[in-house]
Amino acid sequence: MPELPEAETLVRGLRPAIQGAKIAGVRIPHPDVLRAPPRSFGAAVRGRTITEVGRRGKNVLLLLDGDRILVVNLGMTGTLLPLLRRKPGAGGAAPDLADPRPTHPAVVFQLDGNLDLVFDDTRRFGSVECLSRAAWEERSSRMGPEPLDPDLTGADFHARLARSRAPLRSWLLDQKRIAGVGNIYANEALFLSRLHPRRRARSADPQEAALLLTSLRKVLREAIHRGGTTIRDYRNALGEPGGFARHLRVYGREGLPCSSCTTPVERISFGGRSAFFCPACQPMPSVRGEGT
DNA sequence: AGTGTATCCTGCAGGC
DNA sequence: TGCCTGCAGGATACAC
Repeated sequence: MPELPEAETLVRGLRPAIQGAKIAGVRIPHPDVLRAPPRSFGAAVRGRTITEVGRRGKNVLLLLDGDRILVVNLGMTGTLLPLLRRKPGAGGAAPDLADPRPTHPAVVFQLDGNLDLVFDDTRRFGSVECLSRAAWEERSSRMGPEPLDPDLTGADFHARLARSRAPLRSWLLDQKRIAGVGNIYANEALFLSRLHPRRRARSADPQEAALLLTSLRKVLREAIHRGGTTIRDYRNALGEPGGFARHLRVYGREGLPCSSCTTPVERISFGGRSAFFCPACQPMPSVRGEGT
């Protein structure tokens, strides 16, 4: 599921609801999403206050007092839902909190007041960890740059691409190279750049690299603006789906006409995942040895 | 270094 | 209706 725009949308919805709240207790219906024994996890978070809500790549970060950080990887189907423990008596659900009940609660943070923060994750590919600031910094340093960080220049991006023979689509999915990009936005950005998903990263010239970065930023910003993409499971902090799905240009559109030239969109598979592209707009310069 | 494959897990769509 | 297969916004480990 969730890639950068979905994590960002979630963070924006979560922030006003939980910033400043104290974690009074934790229930862990599915300890397999933790990377630590449930007992020590509980002890690490209980009694701490959520001082800030942030994001790094696809990870939602809950900064706690005492130099601890809750790192939530949403996996394919994970989300964080702030839920009232008790429904307000008369008037129905509170206006700014999710009313749908979580379907697969894995971890429930009981906040002071009347609020639970539920990590809900159908497939449980997600994870929840409580790290020291130092441990988090170390991990973050091994991730690639944020695509929306203005300090990342086209020239930097080109230099990074130039180090890899991997296909562009695989390169974009690698969190160590660039953070936050998943299969939807990788395919969309390549389409906007008119680059074939299978082109080798280091075959991109400086102009193509700059265009790819620009396109990636455009599609990420557009998706954030629309609250992310919901294919099936993704829900924001209010339990609502994102609105970007109907604006997808190639992802999931095999056989449908290209929005630019009407040629049917094709699907291929490599690296264990589907790639979608327009064979006319994104030609593979398939001279043998392309991109060496 | 890159790639194909398998793994974790659940649900859904499509074919029969 | 039921059963089967294949596929899914992620990440990792393995053998080659």
